[in-house]
Amino acid sequence: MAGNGFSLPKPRPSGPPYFSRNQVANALHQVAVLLELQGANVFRVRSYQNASRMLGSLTEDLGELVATGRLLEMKGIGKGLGSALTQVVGEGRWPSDWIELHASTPEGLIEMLGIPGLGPKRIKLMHEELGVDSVAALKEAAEADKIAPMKGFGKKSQARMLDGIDLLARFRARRRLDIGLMYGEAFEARVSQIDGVVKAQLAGSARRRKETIGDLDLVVAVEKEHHERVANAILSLPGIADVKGAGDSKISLILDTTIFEEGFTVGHIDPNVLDAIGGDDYEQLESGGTIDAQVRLVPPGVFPFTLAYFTGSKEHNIAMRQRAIDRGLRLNEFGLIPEAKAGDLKGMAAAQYSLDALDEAAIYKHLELEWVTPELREDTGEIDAAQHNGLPKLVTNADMRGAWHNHTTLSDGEASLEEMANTAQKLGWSWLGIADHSPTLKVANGASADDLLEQGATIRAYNKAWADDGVDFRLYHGVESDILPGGKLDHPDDVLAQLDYTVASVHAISKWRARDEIENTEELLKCIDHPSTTVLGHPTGRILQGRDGYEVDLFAVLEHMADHNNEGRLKAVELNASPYRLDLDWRLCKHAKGLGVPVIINPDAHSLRGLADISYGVMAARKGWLEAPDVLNSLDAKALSALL
DNA sequence: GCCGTTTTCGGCCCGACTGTTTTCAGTCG
Repeated sequence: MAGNGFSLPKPRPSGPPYFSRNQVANALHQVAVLLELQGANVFRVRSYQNASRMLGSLTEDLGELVATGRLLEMKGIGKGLGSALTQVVGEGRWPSDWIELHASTPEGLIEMLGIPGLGPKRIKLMHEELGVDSVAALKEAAEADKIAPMKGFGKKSQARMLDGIDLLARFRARRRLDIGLMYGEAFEARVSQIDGVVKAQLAGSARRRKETIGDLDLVVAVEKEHHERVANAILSLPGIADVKGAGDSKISLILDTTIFEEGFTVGHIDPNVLDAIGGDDYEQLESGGTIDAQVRLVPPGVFPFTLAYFTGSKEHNIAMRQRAIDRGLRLNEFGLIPEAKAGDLKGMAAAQYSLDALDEAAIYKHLELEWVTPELREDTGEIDAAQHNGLPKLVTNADMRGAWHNHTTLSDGEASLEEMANTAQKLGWSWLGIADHSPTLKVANGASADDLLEQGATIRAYNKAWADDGVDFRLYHGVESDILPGGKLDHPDDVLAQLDYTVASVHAISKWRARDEIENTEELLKCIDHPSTTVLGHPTGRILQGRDGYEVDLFAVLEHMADHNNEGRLKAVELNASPYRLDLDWRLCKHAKGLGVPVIINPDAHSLRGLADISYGVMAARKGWLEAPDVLNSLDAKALSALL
């Protein structure tokens, strides 16, 4: 999120703290990558990575932690990193060896890490022996047949590198959750239908509902005697663009869009978003896209262990494995095995002594834990909660009674007010909010004050008619106002005062991205103070796989919103449910909840189909530990109106 | 570089696959 380039940021002039938490976490990650490329001790590298991750998930103020010396008490921060970070945050100076690392590592080496199958060791070797310092130089060397003769390399690895470079150029990104789930569910369905498959289930980041998916993991339960036949059947399914590897228990594939029986189309994208993800070339790219998939074939008795293992996350697994070790057990994808019985046996051979588990819940129970829903498996406190009966009762789609941020043909929506209201009723909602764009956003046909007020009159007429007919449904009238310079809103106060609510959102993204965190944060705080501001829309402006959000201290923003709420003024933060955004990030939902800031999940629908996007927002909200009372969507119209 | 109710050294999660070897290193998840 913070800092796009691979370099150490400059200190802010007003420090200390001279750097934000994100900047420091990012710098630590970069140092870890650079150390790897230098061939440093892997455990040293890991300690930088651990520290980066720890800081990244921290909700406390880093400046405070340094000033009070509590940073040094944090797990993962020892003598070395402790004094380095104290200097960084307190004095605004990066350690000289970090600066030296950056200076001595060509940027091309970092780019090369993106090539599948190429890691730091071989990149380092090729750099030292052949002077290869970029993807372009690697391509040249491979085409000139200079790689294959090197010790430890060969014809095949050289060819794989060229393939990898090709792949990197064609498609380097992860896929959004909605796309990943479409592929994943289609693949799961096809494999499930193969004769001899007892069960096939999607695992990995798709099952955990991460906002983007690197590759798909499919765990398949098969009796041993059908193993080979099923493996062959999988390899001959439609939709397989390439087979990267096929071993006894693991098949590695690349899927393409021919896996979809009914073709592949992308829904309506608003122009602002389309622009950020590559404009008109986008649809072609999307429909020609691919996704990697790993398939694991296991005997049915082992299935729950394999499913849990490949659902991850890696961090959750490490914590679970450590918990097993503490109890004299070995946890892996084959079982939960008493160390005393397993002895020197490895893998499947040791698994014969595994404790039984019919499902994942049994595994957690063996480790004295409640079953943890996959969305929460990120090692952000779920294991502790599962131990103490403290897991949240997560919000579901069924809790959704309405949403506030939706567009109609008055601005850039595809559907009319009437059509939107009808569809919301069909979804079983009891209310719907309309918030069309404000005049400044010309690209989205922002509506004038007159048109907006006329829309309000129409809405009141509908509400009256429904009330007279005893229909349990109502519309709310709002606006999505641009946040203008100085944190001002885009309509006169007397116009805004006639609305039910205002969603305030940043759209002049390039301007906001050009400014620093402090200025942006101040503008947002001012805007939140405006009496009409009810909801902060898509709080960072990020477009997944498109552009990073602008720099902003959302912790400070949320705390400011909490102050207002404590004094009885409703200030809610939006979780924009569009799969292109999912903004508020799930990592911050728990923080909003802790502060008592209400979250509203908004589909930001620009079409009838767009209303259904709310389900992606629910996925993100669940991942962020939110329960029904934490989201305004769960309120009935009466309770919601009372809040307003 | 971090950590410690087997503490100041010697560990650090664990296994599969690939390509290069002829017992293993690198990479990946």
